[in-house]
Amino acid sequence: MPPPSPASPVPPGAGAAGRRAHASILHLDLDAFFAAVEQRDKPSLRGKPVVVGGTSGRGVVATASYEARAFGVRSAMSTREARARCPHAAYLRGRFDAYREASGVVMGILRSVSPLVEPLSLDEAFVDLAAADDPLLPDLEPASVRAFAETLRARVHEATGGLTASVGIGTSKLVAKIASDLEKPDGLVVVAPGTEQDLLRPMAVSVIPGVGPATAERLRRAGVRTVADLESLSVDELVRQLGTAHGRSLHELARAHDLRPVVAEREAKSVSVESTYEHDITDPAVMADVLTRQATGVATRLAAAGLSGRTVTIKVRFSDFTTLNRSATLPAPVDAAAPIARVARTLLGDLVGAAERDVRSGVRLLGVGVSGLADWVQDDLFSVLEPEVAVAVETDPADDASPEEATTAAAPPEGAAPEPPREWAAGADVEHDEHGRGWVWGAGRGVVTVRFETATSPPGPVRSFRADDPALRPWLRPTPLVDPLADPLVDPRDDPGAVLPVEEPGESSGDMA
DNA sequence: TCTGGGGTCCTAGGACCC
DNA sequence: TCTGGGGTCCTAGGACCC
Repeated sequence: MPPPSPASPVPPGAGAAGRRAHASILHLDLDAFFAAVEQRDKPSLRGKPVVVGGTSGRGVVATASYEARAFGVRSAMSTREARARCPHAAYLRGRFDAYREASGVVMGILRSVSPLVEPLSLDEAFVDLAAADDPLLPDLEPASVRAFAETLRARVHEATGGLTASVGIGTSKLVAKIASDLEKPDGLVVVAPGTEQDLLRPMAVSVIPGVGPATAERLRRAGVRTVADLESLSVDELVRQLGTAHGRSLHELARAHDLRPVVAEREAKSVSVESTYEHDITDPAVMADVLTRQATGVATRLAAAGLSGRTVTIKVRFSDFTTLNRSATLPAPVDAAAPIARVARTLLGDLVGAAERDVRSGVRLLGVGVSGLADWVQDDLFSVLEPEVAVAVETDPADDASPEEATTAAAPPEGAAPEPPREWAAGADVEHDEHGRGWVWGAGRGVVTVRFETATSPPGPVRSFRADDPALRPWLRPTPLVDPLADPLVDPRDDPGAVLPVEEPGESSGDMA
């Protein structure tokens, strides 16, 4: 029979409030994943130190094989330092398609075990075994889950052509995650219910996910070094030191109270592209070009995921590593390169103009992101149209290099004075025509965003439509569609100032489905 | 010639509305 | 007509994770 339902997180018989009764949460973590895939695919690398990550001057290590770790090479270390420690290692840029493929195989195996699988990245996932229905898992006793996990690890090894996974199992995400790390690589640890605190108490607080360098330092100043020390602090004290959310959460986690569920479907909240340049950029025109190209990458991924977003953010990191973000929220969602690029350039222009920092002193990183994501919203055009309404949809002559569906202005509705097609200058999010009748918010591939205004009434609401909405047809004269998906991104290798990204633009996360 | 790129979550202050 | 309070949205920054 299937094990107990996950519906009640604290089944009858749970030993203490805030804990599950069974070791039903599994955490799987592929060992040195990127490097292991490289060694699998290139036999000459087996048994040798392999470092995957940025290989240029400002690159960092994404993954080091265990052979490289023996020389002190660690994730997030600068590649420069890694080379100093282990000059004879193979230094490779990532092959993310291969990693994604291997990851997909593993996630598929996990999903065959339980519908509740929560990937944390390409190489990690939680599985809720209480939702599993597998004859190999008759109950959730420690011996059963251990035997089951061994078969699972063997399946992963077999199906991926030799990759190894470490697995931790416990009564919570916290315990499972910590456990998977204990016997890496190729390890399996089951923490029996009731023994969680024995395990955690002697450990450094930094084993708790969410306790990074800053939090660890604050806790250290409060005299906290181990989880046992952390347990001795009151909620009020922790909240005072770390804020409400973090303080309360740590107070619970220190006691191994953790009922966070395994969540299978998580929706993306933002999409972004950023790049660090080998040499600082000092020319604002070059920066604008970079932002434009990045906006195209963001738009491509938004479109691929069927998403659009209202908030455009730029990120600027100066040569001294100080980092500024500037964002603007638009009245309606955008997914096209041109409006995203235009807003990004405007935000950069504001930064330059405000002179709060002299960008000409050198910028090492630029990025563009879109958040406030939403699925397309299709409104009822006719509910907002009135006689004498003017409809306008912008084109952006400055963005001729950024193909989008360039829609020219519409003919006005029946009964209104005919107006010629209009074009608006770039650089403004809101324009109205010389008659004060047409308002423009933005238009792009896939979506048309308009605001309606009559001669006698205040501006109407902002409305978004699919560009192919038949309801729009009478009002628009679309020019031939140019598909931005067909427009190759500028290859960073063509940009002498570019750091080659580990991951190819436009192929990143956010489209895990 | 220290310090990637893709994300998530939280906080705090101000605007604005009722 | 001397002054409240809650709720929401927006912006900016920071910590953290893999």
